[in-house]
Amino acid sequence: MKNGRQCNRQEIESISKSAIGKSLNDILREEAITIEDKEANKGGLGQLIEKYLFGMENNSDSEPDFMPAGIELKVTPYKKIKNGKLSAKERLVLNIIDFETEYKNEFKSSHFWYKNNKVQILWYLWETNKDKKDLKITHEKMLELSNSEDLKQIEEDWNFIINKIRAGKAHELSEADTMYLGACTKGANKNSLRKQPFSEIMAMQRAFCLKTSYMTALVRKYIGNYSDVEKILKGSSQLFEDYVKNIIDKHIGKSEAKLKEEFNINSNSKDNFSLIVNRMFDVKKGLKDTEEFIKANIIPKTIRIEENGRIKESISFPIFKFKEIVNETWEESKFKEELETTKYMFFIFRKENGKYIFKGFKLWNMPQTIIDTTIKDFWEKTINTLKEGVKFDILGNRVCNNLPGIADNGFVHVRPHSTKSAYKLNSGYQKGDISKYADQLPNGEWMTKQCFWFNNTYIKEIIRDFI
DNA sequence: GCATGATCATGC
DNA sequence: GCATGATCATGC
Repeated sequence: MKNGRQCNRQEIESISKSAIGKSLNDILREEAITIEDKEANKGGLGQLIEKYLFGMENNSDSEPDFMPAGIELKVTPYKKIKNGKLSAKERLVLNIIDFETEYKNEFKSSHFWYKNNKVQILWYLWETNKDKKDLKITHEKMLELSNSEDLKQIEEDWNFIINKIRAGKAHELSEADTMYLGACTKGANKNSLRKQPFSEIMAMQRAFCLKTSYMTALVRKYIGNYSDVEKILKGSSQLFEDYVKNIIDKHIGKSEAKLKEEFNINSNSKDNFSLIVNRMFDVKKGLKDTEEFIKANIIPKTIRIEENGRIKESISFPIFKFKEIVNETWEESKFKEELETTKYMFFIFRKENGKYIFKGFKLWNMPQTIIDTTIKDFWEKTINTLKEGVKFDILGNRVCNNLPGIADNGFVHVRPHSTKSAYKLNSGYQKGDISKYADQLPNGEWMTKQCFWFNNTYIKEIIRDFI
């Protein structure tokens, strides 16, 4: 019989292996246990597995689940995405950050390390519309941070978070601040506020987590057996950003023509500049498909500054569906999640005397305070306009609308993004192939597909050091 | 010259 | 066929 919290490492590993291929219902059946719907509905799958697979009752938060083994147990989902690839469904939430005490520690003496340096992971395959009790555990892995190739980066991330607390900026923490170990919000809503030691400002309660993107990389490594993912850090023990800086420094000041010559690029296609950047890092596919960019959820973007200091183009986000987005709340919106978990790496080319010169890079994520204020207002304005009915104006061949445009707030705006334009309005106006290029609005009208964009002027602010 | 709607080009 | 990065075109 299992002995709950006292299981030693060997027992934990062998019980974990025994669970592979089984759902919670399978486990209960083997043990001839029935549980009431009430209990099944209330507890998360993780809690139920702890209880019925390991014989463990709910325990206090501050120690690892298994003591004295010092091992934490995590049951976490992954899923299949459209292109057939595997992806983590969620971030792996670890312990809540105690703003009042954790800053007094060093990394290896921290509460984070004490609780999470050994994590037994059980992965289950998440499927839509399936009872969680029937979802099957398919893989397990004992994750030991001290053996992880990412230990150095994780320590760097921990220090970044702690230093923000020490600087009295716990309220400005954002999950996208760091690479692999993040500080995610933990709590129902904005009312989950906590005190912080070096500022009077209340801060959102946050927990350490391994980011969804990082978990995706683990899923692909341990479950998907993807072996062809290229690395940026080709065996180097440097920190990611230092390594990038070293590579970039070698090319600063070179012109587009010189770089193309150096890297044997003959084409003049639209993705010329991203080709150049890929070659700098000596990767065959795109930078965005490399291990580090996937793990840290970094999107590479090439930016060109014109001679007058203007950036020609805004940057687009994925298309949203009108009827889906109006059912979201800001707190759980895709846009908020995206801004809070994505980093952007801008590679900057500036036009001087008619030639584009490479100026360097900037790794950036949107400050949390802007997300919580301006972006929230903008998002709500967009949703309200969609709910109330978009107002259209036909001007010649163009159809103007009243969604928040580039002049609305200085940061982001809504704009069409489609191969062609297409509309079918209640006024009787019709244009283009709505089945291909349009999306239906809540009131039944059809409008060319739209997405959010970063204003080009905001990007200019972000990279202003290079202008 | 810029805002903004429209469209091209590429790759999965 | 479509999403998405890149870019164009028109009118104020």
